[in-house]
Order: sequence, then structure tokens, then C-alpha cells
Amino acid sequence: MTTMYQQQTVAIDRVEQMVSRLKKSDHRITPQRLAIFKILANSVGHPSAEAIHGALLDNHPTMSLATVYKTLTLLKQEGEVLELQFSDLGNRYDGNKPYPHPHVICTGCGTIVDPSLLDLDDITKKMMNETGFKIVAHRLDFYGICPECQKNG
Amino acid sequence: MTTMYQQQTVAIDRVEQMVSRLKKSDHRITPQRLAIFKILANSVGHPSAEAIHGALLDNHPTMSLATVYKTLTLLKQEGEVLELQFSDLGNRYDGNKPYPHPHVICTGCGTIVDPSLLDLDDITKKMMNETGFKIVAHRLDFYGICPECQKNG
DNA sequence: ATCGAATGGATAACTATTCTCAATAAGAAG
DNA sequence: CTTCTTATTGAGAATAGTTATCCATTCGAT
Ligand SMILES: [Mn+2]
Ligand SMILES: [Mn+2]
Ligand SMILES: [Zn+2]
Ligand SMILES: [Zn+2]
Repeated sequence: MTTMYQQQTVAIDRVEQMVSRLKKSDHRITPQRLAIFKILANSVGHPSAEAIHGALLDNHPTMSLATVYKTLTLLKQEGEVLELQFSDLGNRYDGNKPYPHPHVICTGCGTIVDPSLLDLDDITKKMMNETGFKIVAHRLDFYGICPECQKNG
Repeated sequence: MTTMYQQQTVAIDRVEQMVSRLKKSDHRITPQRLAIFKILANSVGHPSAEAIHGALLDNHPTMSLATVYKTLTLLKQEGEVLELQFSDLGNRYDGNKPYPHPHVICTGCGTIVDPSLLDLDDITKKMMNETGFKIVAHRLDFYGICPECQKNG
């Protein structure tokens, strides 16, 4: 039952987490930022900056795309959003899991899904020993064709 | 001894491989393309398009950056170069290992190194079973600080 | 040598992201 | 509640990596 309750409120928890993190770092909570937090916390896919902006225009007609970018930069700094860089698709953002985790990406339609987590700690240690790098993060993407695109040829 | 010989000639082999692949797909081998192949095969880092272009200007003063991009697009199509997309650093290219393999990237200076290979076949199968995707490639990046940047830290 | 197609070079166009700056509003202080 | 300071917003300009365009050149088959 704890689990079910957590699942229902996970989005709200994320918004609260973002708010408290920004307060701690002496940043102001504006209506624009709050609205962006909510979009990020409620998105299941991995929206682009422009997708976030588009979703906000209904309730915030004057929302600027620059504000979306600035807020994303801020959340990146504070470790509250994960940025997935794609020079072709454009960057995508995960506000629900702001820590490294694998992604499965459809090269047909651009869909990005979160599979179950993977423990790469052992591999990471091996890489540090081998290269001498101090590794703090990773990125693991799998590329393929989603079930939907497989059907549609 | 076979191993030693292969190491000495790996760069040449890569150029030959690129040449024969382009011939097979009915593309012409021009001096410009050959020069780009050589740069790719001999680079230990992971150069950007602009870095490749810069390295070529000495012996090919009229080489156009557009030609570099066109050749890279061609090599990507033919599976003879691996493109690492970075929206901040700019894209980087590996002509020596045109198949998926891990990379260790310094967030301080942008250095990218190839550690030893990793077998992700089991994990890939798990991802396919879980998501229904038909996975054909992957990308595994580790981010950290290289030994050099740690010293100058 | 001739011809049609592929390629190269120069540059314009494009696009995601960042920058600039005047106007506004958050939040602390009184 | 009002005032004050300063971070933030929004609009648009600027930037940068990449792609598209177009004509001259080159390749290579006949
Ligand atoms: Mn994710
Ligand atoms: Mn590599
Ligand atoms: Zn798809
Ligand atoms: Zn470094």
C-alpha cells in the first residue's frame, strides 16, 4: 500500500523536490518555473525543450522558450533533471529520474522509453581502474525499432 | 606475432576497408575521400568534423568543410565510422572502431578515450525482451575527470 | 575523345541553443 | 501593506554546428 501511494504521488514529490532544491540554492520559485516542473514531473516520454514549451502555452501564453531553456539549465545544475543529448533529434529531458539510467530509443519514430534500471557500478569501477578517470556519471542507450514501428513496416 | 603485425597495419587496413566498402556501393574514391579516410584511420582521439578539416588543410588547401561532412555521412551510411553525438561538444567520430563500444569522456577538457571492449549482449537481449524493441546498436559513455585534469584541478 | 553522372567547393540556409537587455515581479525588510 | 533590491522574464538577436544549394570539375564508361 505504501507502494501504491508512492506511485500516485511520485509526480508531486518530484515537483516538491525541485522546489525545495531551488529554494536551498537561493533561487526564486516563479509561476513559470513551477509550471515547467509540473510538466517535467508528469511527462512519461522524454520531452524536448520545444515540446515542454508547447505544452505550457495553453495555460501560460506568454511563456518564452528562453525561459524553458534557462530553467532546464538550472535544473541540470541542481541535478534535478537528466539531459539526453542528441544532435539530430534535439536534446531530451527526464525530470522523473534525474540520475543515470538506460534508455531504449526508436530510430524510426524517436520514442524513448525507460526500461528497468541496471547496476553498472562494477563496470564503472573497472573503467576507472583502467583509464585513471574519476567517473561520476554514465549514459547507456540502446537503439532499435519499437513494436509500433515494427508493425508499420 | 600475428597480433603485432596487425597492430602495425591496423590503420592501413581501415583505409582499405573503407575504400573497398565504398567501391562495393558504387561510390568513387577521390583524393579528398582518401585523405579523410587516412585521417580517420590514424586518429587516436575522436576528432570533430572541424578537427578533421583542419588536419587536412595542410596537404589539401582547397578541402571544403562540406566535403568532410558529406564523406562522414557516406561513411556512416556504410557503417565505416561511428558517430558520437554531443550537442555541446559537437559530434565526434571514430573511424577505427565503427561498431558500438564504450567511451570514457572527460567533462573538463573533452578528451574521449576507448577503454577495453565490453560485452553487452546479455543486457541487450534483456532490454529487447522487456521493451519489445528490436535493438541493433547501443551507446555507453562514462563521464568523469581525466588524470590530467585531476592534476590541474 | 565524348558524354552523363557523381563529386567538390563556396556559400547560403537552417535550427537548436544561448545571449542580451529592458521591463517585471519575487521575496526580504520594515 | 509598502518599499526596495535584485533575480527573472520575454522578445528577439546572435551563435554555432550541420545541411542544402548550385555550378564547375572530375570520373569513368562507352
Ligand atoms: Mn529516462
Ligand atoms: Mn571510440
Ligand atoms: Zn518507433
Ligand atoms: Zn580532462
